[in-house]
Amino acid sequence: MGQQKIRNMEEFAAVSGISRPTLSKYFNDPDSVRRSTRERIETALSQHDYRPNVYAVNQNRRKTRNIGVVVPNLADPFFSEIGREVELACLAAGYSPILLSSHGNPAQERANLDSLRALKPAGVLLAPFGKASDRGAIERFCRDVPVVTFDATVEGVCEAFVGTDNFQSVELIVEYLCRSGEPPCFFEMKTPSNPNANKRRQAYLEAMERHGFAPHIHQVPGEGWNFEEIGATEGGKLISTGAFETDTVLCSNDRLAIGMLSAAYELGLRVGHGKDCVMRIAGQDDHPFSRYTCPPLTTIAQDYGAIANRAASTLFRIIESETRLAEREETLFEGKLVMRASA
Amino acid sequence: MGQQKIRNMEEFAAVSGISRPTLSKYFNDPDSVRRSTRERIETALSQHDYRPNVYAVNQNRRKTRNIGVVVPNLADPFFSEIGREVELACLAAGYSPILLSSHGNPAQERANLDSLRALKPAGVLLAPFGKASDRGAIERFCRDVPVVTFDATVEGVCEAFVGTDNFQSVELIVEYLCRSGEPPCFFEMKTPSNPNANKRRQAYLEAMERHGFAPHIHQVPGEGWNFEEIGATEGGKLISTGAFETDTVLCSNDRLAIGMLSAAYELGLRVGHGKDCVMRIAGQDDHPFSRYTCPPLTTIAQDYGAIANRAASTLFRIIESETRLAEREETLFEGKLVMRASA
DNA sequence: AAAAATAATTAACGCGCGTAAAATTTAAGT
DNA sequence: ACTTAAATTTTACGCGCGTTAATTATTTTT
Repeated sequence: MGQQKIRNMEEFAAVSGISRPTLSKYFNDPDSVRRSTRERIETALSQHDYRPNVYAVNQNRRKTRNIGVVVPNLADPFFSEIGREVELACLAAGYSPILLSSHGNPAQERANLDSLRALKPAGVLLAPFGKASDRGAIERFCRDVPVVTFDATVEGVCEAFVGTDNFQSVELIVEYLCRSGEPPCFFEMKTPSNPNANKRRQAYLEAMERHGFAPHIHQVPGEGWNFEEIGATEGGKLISTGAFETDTVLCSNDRLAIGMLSAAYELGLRVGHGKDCVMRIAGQDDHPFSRYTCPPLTTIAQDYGAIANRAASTLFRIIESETRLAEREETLFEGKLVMRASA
Repeated sequence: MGQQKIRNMEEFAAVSGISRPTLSKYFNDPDSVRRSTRERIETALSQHDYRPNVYAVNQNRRKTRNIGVVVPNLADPFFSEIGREVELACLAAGYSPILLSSHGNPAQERANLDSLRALKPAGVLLAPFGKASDRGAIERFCRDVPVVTFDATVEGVCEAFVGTDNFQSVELIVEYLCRSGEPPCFFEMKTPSNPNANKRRQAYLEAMERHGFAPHIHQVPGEGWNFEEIGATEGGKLISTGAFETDTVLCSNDRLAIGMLSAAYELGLRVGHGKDCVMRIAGQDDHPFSRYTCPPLTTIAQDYGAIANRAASTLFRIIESETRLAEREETLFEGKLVMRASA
């Protein structure tokens, strides 16, 4: 190390004894130069610490090695987890992830896509809001940049979608709940922005029919991303007014369930499948905090890692093949039943 | 809108009738051109949608308008919240935030600083690990880039630090606990990487002495960021073996408390300050989920917004003054007692 | 060892923009 | 209207790197 600072590739060429075009080749793909020169470059690199100017490198590229990652809300541990997995996958494949949160706001999602456009990313991994997303803006964006959506889909848009099989998941937990006690009612928000919510409702209806029980859906008002609060306030109301037809409630997602559990606790009701329990509550997603609720939440686990890795690898495939997919790919991973004490 | 795509500032100069150097001035600071020309530019802009090439713009700048934001772990809602606040402050001030998570790994923190360096940021907002951080790497980084640390400090390093006044906060809750019941024991991890933990322990000792009670500190083993699990497992052990000297436990942070609450629930112990309760548990931080625990967690709220905004504005001040601070600034915000049912 | 194939070097141009200097236009002040 | 000051235009160069074409050096093949 030491010596004077290397200011540009020209100077590094001088100290390393390698010509600039060869260095340029090396930095774009280390394997594109002869083994011996690669080694010479790398030893020089180890004692001079030069790195090409990111901005100069990308200035004339039509596409950079950046990959945009857009999630609806980083404050939701589900997305921070899956965002992390996606980031790691990008780094492992030699891309630079740029993580953006839409902060629960579809307008921000659009703004994020706009700023990404300026960064000329090689591709984008997008977890959209769904119906609340600006469909037109996303369509336009997809025309310019390869996009793989995950978690939630915008019907028919983008190269591919990777998510969870809600029908399989819901059947799994409905079957379990019916088998082990009273059949579940379904609890959700009236105007869910997330398309998974709609699929889950539909799946619930079908599963209940299949098992020969009457479905009961309870939709409560509430906006935004304060799911726990809505679960607590509105779920609490339903519990205390005896609105639920059975003693078992399947929530559209874990965060609603977490809120409802806290409401039940406030009401002095013991939740779970034990003898002294008066009701059962189940969720969906296996939120990171679900194992620490009181009682721990029975839920359906999504395979975060599988979804993230498949979404990423699908995007890489599209980028590297330089051609758009013949037709839209949909990959759905199965959920796993996580049995805990709440149901 | 419409017409053909504008490829560069030259072409935009042609269609807008403004010379390129003036356009360049405008894009660097819209207020630096005459009002009338600014309006002409903006109407042209509204019907041609041209944006300067980010990479070309930054290529020759010694400093960009980017601001790096590095947090230890985005999966922790505390940091995703405060990260969000910081991002907003940056955008409002006309900077571009780049959010990076160190994923609970000090080596990643160092890697994040390295990649930030390549982006020539105007400044960096860093929430370090503390003792676990690579002090040398951070010092070196601070020599090249203005850095304001927040949440946790690396003693003596960087331009400024913004955080919570742990001594004031802990006094507040210790006073409350002593006044309203038995004096608290203190529960924490044996090897906390976060310097706040050490300050909090110290503050606990001092507060107990001030109030004339004997302090009791319980340190449990455990690594990493699975605070809830450690709180549940190790805290549960302490509870069930009757290790706590009093019926009141002050946890070093909310996530440990959340874990301990779940352990208490498992043990069938009612927590809170009601008549039928056998123990009290309190936390620190006012974690977003703390109001939905069972029972809701009594805790000390940090002023996320104030910390984020002060950290950001301090950094902007340093950047815009173009001079390093005469001496290191420390700003500590007071915590607020949040009384809920758990203590 | 000569021929063929592969890799590296030299020389040179362009990308989109920042920026400086000199010339020119526009606005402000009296 | 005339002087000054301020803003804009013209002209021109440079930044750090990608990239290409022609040349030279190195390795592989037979």
